[in-house]
Amino acid sequence: MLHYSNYCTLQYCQEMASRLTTSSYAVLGLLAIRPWAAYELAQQATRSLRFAWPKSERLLYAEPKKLVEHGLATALQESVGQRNRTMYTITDEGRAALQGWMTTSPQPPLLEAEALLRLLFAENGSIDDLAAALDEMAADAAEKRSQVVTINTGYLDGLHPFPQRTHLSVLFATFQLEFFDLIVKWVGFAKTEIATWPATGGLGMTERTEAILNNIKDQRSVLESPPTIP
Amino acid sequence: MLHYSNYCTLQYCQEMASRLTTSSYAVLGLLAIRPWAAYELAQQATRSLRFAWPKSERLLYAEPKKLVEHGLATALQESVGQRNRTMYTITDEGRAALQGWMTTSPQPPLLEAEALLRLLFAENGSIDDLAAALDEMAADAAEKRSQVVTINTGYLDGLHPFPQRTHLSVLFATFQLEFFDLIVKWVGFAKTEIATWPATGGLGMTERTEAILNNIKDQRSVLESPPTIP
DNA sequence: ATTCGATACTGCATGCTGCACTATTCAAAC
DNA sequence: GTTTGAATAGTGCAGCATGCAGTATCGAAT
Repeated sequence: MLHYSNYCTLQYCQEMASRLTTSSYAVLGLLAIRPWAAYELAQQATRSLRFAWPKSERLLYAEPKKLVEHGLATALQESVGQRNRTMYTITDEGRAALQGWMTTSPQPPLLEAEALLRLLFAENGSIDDLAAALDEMAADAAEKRSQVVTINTGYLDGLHPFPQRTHLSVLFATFQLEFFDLIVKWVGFAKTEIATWPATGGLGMTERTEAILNNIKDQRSVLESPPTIP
Repeated sequence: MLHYSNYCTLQYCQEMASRLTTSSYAVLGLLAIRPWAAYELAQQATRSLRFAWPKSERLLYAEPKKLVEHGLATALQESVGQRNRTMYTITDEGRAALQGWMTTSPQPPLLEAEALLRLLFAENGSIDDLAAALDEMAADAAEKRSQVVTINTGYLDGLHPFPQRTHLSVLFATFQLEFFDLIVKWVGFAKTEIATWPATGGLGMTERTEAILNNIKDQRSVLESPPTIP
């Protein structure tokens, strides 16, 4: 005779609620705006959170289930013709948990930029390889910048899906724009810099590098005061 | 009838060399500078790549093994007293692979910022919660900025561990500094903005928000031309 | 003599991603 | 009128990545 009284049987494991992550609260934050179907949630999170908390669609399907396990949301099966969809709604406990989370310390920002890795290891490739990597980084930023501008100017024409949230979206957008601008401008600077290099490797402390370091020492932005050495 | 002659049996899977990721090339790039022990590699990658490609120490122990499986590096067991350590050295195939990687397209940059998530969901907390989250983001950026300044001004005194690579480190540092500066400056702007809010939620299209949107529409930086409405 | 921090890793549970896959609905092109 | 393609609405699984705990040695300071 089998007992599952006090340890982790297969059944129990499957019911174990895994811990809430920042991604869980990201989804909970969306649910605080209105109820969403899992599919909508995945789309919306991808669109609206992609520049603050970029997560895979796959995860965004899993998170609401976890919220239900924790009692922070409820799931409701709806039928549209032959097809089902699951609507998720935040609970009072969910709103309380979200409020609690807002008082905690956020993790520090994390930037992952493969193009910058190419710069650090540039001596293993050509000047053109490096320039191409930087160009792609700038092109991507310029593209995203223009998307943000398009979306946000639409808000002036009343196109915000949740008008009462406009002040939040717009303040967030100011960060995105400054960030993408920085990338475009810095790539411009970096490309004029590498254009003066005879090769990618072995240069060491050039006169221009020394000039940049003196800027850094004196807390001057190199974008505003680029080195003037020929 | 089933045959497993040319497919993935359990044994075969365990010996399968898993595919090379960007992190593999990050480690390979370090090995191109000089041979390293696994522990040194983990330390060095954490220190020097943390702002371009932040990866866990755990992963940095696993990557060199993968490089050996692929023939891009060799491992040598050294004995220091009773204790072993594994030295990894890049192979010619490793240098070739790294050169090949330099010609490929980098992934677009990825930014993960929990504090910005707090801004988007600010209506679920107090003005103080939001201000605290932004302050922490700025404090973290200011701290990292000063670390970068310290390290780099040291290069003026000949403290670069690989002097021939100074031009690369310094150009990379200019990005880091501009990025951390942006965070500090933007938080300053955002905090003056939220200081005008009577509450976190329900404000929608305020006059100041409209002024910011007009800035965005006209491609003016909000940091340089903040809204002048009281 | 002991304690503390640095060196030098490994194992495991869990988190997260990418890809492949299923299946329905609707609209437009042929 | 039917085929085709895109959007809707997801699930399963392999494999990549992280955090944490644990093991053990070594050198320097108290």
